[in-house]
Amino acid sequence: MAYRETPMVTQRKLAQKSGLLHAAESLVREGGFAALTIQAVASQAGVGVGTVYRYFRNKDELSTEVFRRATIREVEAVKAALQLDGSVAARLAAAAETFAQRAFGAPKLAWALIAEPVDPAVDHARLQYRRTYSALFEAVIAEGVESGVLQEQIPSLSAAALVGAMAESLLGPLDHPSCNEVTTAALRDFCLRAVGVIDNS
Amino acid sequence: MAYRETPMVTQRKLAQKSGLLHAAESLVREGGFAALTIQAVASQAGVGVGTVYRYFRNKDELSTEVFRRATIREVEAVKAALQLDGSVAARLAAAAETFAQRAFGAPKLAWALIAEPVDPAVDHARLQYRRTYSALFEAVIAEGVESGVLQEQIPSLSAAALVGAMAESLLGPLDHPSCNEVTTAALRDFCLRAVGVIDNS
DNA sequence: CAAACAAGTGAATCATGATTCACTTGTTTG
DNA sequence: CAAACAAGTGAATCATGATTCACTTGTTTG
Repeated sequence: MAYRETPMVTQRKLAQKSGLLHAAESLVREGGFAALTIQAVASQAGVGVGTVYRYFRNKDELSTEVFRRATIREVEAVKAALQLDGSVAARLAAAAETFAQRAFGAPKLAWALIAEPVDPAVDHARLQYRRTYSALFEAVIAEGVESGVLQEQIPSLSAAALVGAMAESLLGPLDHPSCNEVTTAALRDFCLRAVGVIDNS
Repeated sequence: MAYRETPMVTQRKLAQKSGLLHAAESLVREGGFAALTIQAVASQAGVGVGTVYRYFRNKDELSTEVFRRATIREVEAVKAALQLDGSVAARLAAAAETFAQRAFGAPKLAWALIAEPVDPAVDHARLQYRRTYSALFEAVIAEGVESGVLQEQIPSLSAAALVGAMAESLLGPLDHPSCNEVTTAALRDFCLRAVGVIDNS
C-alpha cells in the first residue's frame, strides 16, 4: 500500500506554513522587508533553511505572501469604512481616519507596506494593491459626483491622488510620532476638501 | 620637477566625468535605474569599467548623482512656477501643471525618479527631494493660510499630501498615455480643491 | 629622450543572500 | 518490523553585479 498523508500530517504542514508566515511577518514588523531573509525566517521559526523551501517555491513567493496578507487586512478595514452607512463625505472621512489610525498603530509595518524599498516582486504587489485601494475610492467618488454631493472631477484620477496623499503625508509623522489625532484629522480634512464636498448646510 | 596636471588634462577629465554622467542618464531615460550598471555605463561611454571608478567612488555615488541632477531640474521648474507673480492659487496651479507636463514629456525618466524600485542610496535621495518639494509647497500654503485665501490647515501635512497626490496620480497616466492635457487639468483642480482655495468671486 | 606620474583597462575576485542536494529523520502501510 | 515515502537539514554552490588590481598607455617635466 502506498504512503498517504494522514490528517495529522496535513495539520502539521498547515501549522508549519502558517508558523513560517508568522515568523516572516514578525521580522517585517521589526525591521521591514530588509530583515526578511530566508536564514532569519528559518531561525525565527526554529527550522532549517531547506525547510522554508518546502513551503515556498522561492523568496519572492514568501515575501509577496507576507505583503499580501498584511495589506489585505488594511484594505478590508478601509473598505469597511467606505461601506458604512452615511453620506459619501462621512464614508470618505471614515476611510481616511481608519487608514491613518491603523498606520499609527503599527508604524514600522505601515512604512514597510507603504514606502520601504523592496524587491521588484513585492513592489509589483504594492502597485496592485494601490490600484485596489484606488478602485474602492473611485467607486465612492463616482457615486458622490453622480449624486451631486461632490464637485465634478475624474474619479479615477482623484482616487489615485487620494491614495498618494494618504500614503505620502503619513511618512513624516510615522517616524516622528507627534500627535496622531491631530494628524489624522488634518489628513481627513485634506481628503474631504480634495474631493470637493459640496457643503449645502 | 614633479608632474602637474595641465589645463588640457583637467579639461579632459571634466569632459570624461560629464560624459559618464550623460551616458548614465541616457541609460536611465531608456530603462530606468535597473538599466544603470557599471558595465553598461562604461560601454555606453566607450571606456573600460575601471575608468568609471576613477570618477566615482562607487556605484551609489554615480546613481545618486544621476538622480540628483535629473531631480534638481524638476525641482527648479516647480520652484519657478511657485515663484511666479500671481495669487497663491495661481502659483499652486502653475506648479501642478508644470510637474505634470514635464513628467509627460519624459515618462520613463519621470517614472524612474518618482516610483521605480531603486537602491537604498537612491531611495534616500528620493526621500530628501520629496522633502524639498514639500518645503516649497509648504511655504506657499502657509502664505495662503495666513493671508486668508486658503482654508485653515497644517501646511506641512498638506504639502506632503500634495506631493504624494501629484506623484501617485500620474503613475497610471504615465504608462497608459491618454490625453495629457485633461489629466494635467484634473490634477491641478484636485490640488486647488485640496488646499481649500477660498473663492470670493 | 627618460624618469615620474596619472589615466585607462578588463579579467579575476569578492560580497551577499538565495538556492540546491545528498543525506538524515519521521510517518505510513501491510 | 521493514519497505516506501515525505519532511527536515545545513554546508556547499550558485547568481549577479560591484569592485579591485597588476598592468598598459598617455602626459608632463627637466
